[in-house]
Amino acid sequence: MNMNDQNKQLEPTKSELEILQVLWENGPSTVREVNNELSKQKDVNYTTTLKLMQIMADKGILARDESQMKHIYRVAEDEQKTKDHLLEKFVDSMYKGSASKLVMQLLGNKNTSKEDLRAIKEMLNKLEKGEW
Amino acid sequence: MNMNDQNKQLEPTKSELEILQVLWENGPSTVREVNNELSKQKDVNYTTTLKLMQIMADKGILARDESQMKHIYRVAEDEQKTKDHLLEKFVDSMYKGSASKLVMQLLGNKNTSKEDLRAIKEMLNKLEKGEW
DNA sequence: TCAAAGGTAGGAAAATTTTCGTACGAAACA
DNA sequence: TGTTTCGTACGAAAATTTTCCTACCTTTGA
Repeated sequence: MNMNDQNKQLEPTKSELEILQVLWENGPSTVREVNNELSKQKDVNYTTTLKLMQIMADKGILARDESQMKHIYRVAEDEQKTKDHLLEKFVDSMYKGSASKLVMQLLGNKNTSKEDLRAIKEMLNKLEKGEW
Repeated sequence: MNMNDQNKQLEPTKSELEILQVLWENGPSTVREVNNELSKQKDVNYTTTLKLMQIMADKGILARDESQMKHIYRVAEDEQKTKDHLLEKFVDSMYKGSASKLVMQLLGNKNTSKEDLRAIKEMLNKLEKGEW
């Protein structure tokens, strides 16, 4: 099994990303469960969510346990790896690959909380001490 | 007008974002200039770029000077404002709004350069000294 | 037992995004 | 002058993404 082959596949659409988020949050779930979550955010038909998750399974984004009638879907790829990929793409396209530019913007953003700033500083300190 | 209408303005599609990036980089440009830049990255027809930029002008994402035959397009909204919006959306959807989670992932990413780390640390130091 | 509720599968419609053909006017220039 | 090149406008095709209708099977419960 070649990990690189799977990488190209790894570009979820907007709707697919919403489903991934639910599964990242709640772990393996049935379509019904995912749809209930999505319904909190937007008006969405059950079969729409079903179809989307079937497509994602076809693409290899999701895997599913079909041993029972209510299939249970789980994310096929590691959450971190997927997020890494998406983050890298974001930094590349928005900040020409400069992570520090992104952080700078984050720090200047009024929506970044004091708590976040504290956590970031702490992280950097640990990094300096070689605790990473 | 509901909130979605407003958000739509600030939500460029994938192709539109590519064009914005060129304009952010090079400043106001003709379609030809933008298309030349895009051609470096991918195979793209001139009229495709033209059409896209016309659509963006219609949507209000771009503004243009039509006083000469070669129209000159510029980004209508402040670059920072647009990027703020996109970054916030990204943090919200990928890290549940936690900026520090994003930074943590950035620091753990092998693609983040030493230079970036240094710049981030320096930034944080300035922040601590109240130079912001 | 049988109707109702809840599940999957698949095709096709609808919506959105992207691409391009064509028409036609203005500029450049041999 | 006339032809070639370069520009815009616009409609529609093509591609992709999203939505939903319908068929049909299984489980539940009156």
